[in-house]
Amino acid sequence: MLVNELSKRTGLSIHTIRYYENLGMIKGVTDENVTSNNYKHYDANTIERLEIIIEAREVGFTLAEIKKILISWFETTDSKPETLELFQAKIKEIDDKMKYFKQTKSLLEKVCEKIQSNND
Amino acid sequence: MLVNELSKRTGLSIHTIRYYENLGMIKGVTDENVTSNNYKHYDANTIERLEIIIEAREVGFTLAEIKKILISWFETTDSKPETLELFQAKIKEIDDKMKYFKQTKSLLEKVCEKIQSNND
DNA sequence: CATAAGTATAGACTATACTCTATGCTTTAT
DNA sequence: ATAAAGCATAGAGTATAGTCTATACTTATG
Repeated sequence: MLVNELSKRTGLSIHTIRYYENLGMIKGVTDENVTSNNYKHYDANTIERLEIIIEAREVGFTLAEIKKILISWFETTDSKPETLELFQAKIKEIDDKMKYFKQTKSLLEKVCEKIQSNND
Repeated sequence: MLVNELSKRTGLSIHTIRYYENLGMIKGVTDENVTSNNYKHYDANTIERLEIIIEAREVGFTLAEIKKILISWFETTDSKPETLELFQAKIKEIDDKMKYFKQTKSLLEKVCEKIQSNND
């Protein structure tokens, strides 16, 4: 599929997709049989990658961090203890953030209650 | 307390604290009895506010959104239905994000397993 | 009492993540 | 065949959230 279809399937803008491609997070390939253009074709793996990007950026990871996740997940046979430690640290970060989530949610619920009680 | 102590108690840099103050998220008061300087004094409420800011920014809320939360929580007697709806939407956002968190955590755990299995 | 440390304000600078514009070429539709 | 739509690249512009520097005044310390 070309960038337009990729955009429709992921909900990301074409600009954003190209931005991610420039960062090396996804990669389209040009058809060698076609010499008249250099249109890039994307496959199902690209969609998977973009879905991971969308999830992980919601979590607050930077694109640089997400790129490492993608490499470890799709490309690498890396078994360096540093890499393992990196991701274990990220898992811990997520757990920590969960705590903030619960606190913020609880605060927001109290704010809602307060607003509703102001209505009396 | 002055800005230096506030910084130490919250872990935020003095620059960041002043940045938040410029945005109107906290407010120090100058002692009227002292005319020689315009040093600002901060109270326990400021610490509470900064702790809320720290929590909510971890959740991914923008400072503009957090400012609204602070106003609704500390200042306002607002009972406008729009305000209530705004925060109910934010609560929903948190719940949605939780989903992404679980997915990303699960992916990271799989990445860790993969790295460990590469070690065999 | 000199000097180091602290405070305030303004403005410049940086990083991240887009988002948009310009240009030029290619493909599709009428 | 011509116009509209799509694709690629490069680079400019924007928004958010800091972060740092310069300047000037004040307070605290040896």
